[in-house]
Amino acid sequence: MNILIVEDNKELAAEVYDFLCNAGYVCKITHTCEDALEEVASNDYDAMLLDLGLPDGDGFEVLQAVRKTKSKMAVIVLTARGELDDRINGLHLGADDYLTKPFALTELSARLFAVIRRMHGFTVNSLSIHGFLLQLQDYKVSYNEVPLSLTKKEFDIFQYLVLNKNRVITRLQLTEHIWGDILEVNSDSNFIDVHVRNLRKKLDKHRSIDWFETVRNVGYRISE
Amino acid sequence: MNILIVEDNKELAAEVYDFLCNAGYVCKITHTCEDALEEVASNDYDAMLLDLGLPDGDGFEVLQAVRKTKSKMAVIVLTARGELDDRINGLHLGADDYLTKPFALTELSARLFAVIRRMHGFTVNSLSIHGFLLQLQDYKVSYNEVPLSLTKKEFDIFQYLVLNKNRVITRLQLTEHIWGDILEVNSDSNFIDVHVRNLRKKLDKHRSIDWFETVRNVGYRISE
DNA sequence: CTTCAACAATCAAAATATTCATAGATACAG
DNA sequence: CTGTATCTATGAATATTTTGATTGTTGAAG
Repeated sequence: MNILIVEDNKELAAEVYDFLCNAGYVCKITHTCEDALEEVASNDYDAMLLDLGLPDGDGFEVLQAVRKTKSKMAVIVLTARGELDDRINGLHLGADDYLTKPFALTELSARLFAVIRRMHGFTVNSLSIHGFLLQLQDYKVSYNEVPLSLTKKEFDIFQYLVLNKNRVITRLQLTEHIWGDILEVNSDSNFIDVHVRNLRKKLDKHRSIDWFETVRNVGYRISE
Repeated sequence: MNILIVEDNKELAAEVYDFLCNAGYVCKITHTCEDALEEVASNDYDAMLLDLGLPDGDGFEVLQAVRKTKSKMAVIVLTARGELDDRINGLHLGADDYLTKPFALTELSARLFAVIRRMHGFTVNSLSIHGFLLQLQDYKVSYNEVPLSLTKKEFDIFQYLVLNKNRVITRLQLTEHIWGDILEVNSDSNFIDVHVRNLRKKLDKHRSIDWFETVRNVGYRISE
């Protein structure tokens, strides 16, 4: 999974870079339109994160150029700019999604995943960590080729934590992500804890536990 | 729940009118900008469905005028027009949602519901049919004041069928609406049937069945 | 070093959802 | 009319999710 990050703010670019690398993507940063166009021409990226306000031109130019090559690359526009007009133009020109700065990295991760998935069917179809392989298509997990059976919720939680590995994910984030809008902030329950517990129990048989931490007062984290 | 339909195509207007009336809304049709403005000034509507191409002016004028009165009315623009530019302007001026013609009436129903809900909290908070009262906030159902306990899925199915009463809803529609994107077209199962069955059993104690039909080869329908 | 309060883990029970196998109903061909 | 294929209903088994009560942990205040 190759991602091109086109963003002149180096701090932000680096932050996104780290995050996406951690999430298992192979990333490359460019800071200008020119470099971006060159990268796109010479390499085969699955997705591009495109800032609009670049020093040597408007990001839209890059977007247009990319679309002309009828490449299957997904493009997510990252914009701090004035809002809707840009959005429209962008969608018109073929951006697949938008994120307005500032954005949460987990949000970026989710959008990126969705967009790539939409793009070429199922390119991101598995995640692996510490010997476990998650096949996202069919909700299967295995540990060194040996399948183990997780329930859907357990799988969802595992996947989300792996997708955001090295980051602490709060119970609220998990709830929102996995249960969607369903429940009216019913967070007086401990069902997350219970699912996590059951998940851990199943993973534990296959030696794990130390990289699947509970962060007190915050949530859970799976580290690489 | 009062809805103003502003649409010069009388056939379409009538169709939408019928549908929304069936869905429990109180509706009124106007065919021109002028009438629309008059209606809006003299009555208190919860939402307006606004066609853009009106004979005596652009629907946007109506939208602008409405927004100047800082009314809490939700506005959904119905447009057959050229697309994005209109959309932008519309969202800019304060439309709450858009539908491009042609659209499915069930889609309209869903958007309308969402928009009104967003607007003033929970205006559409209950549905009633044949003595049953569905309270959408807290997933409660009662039959002539006597509460009965449906599970979440049962409630969802009941609600969706009632929301689309007098129309046949296919199993696929139900699946997509209630399970969302969750399952990868897993329609080899009969879980809808089972839930419908259990739902019926619970409703049946309180005399019903005849207005809750199975439409062979298509799906289910609840009629008024 | 205790004690307390907040947080998390655990277990078992209850509620819910889903699957599966089978029976019933309906339409259509012959 | 009868047989057959297709669709739907049903009941029971199984799996999953959620709740609730209880116990263990941790960190801060005294």
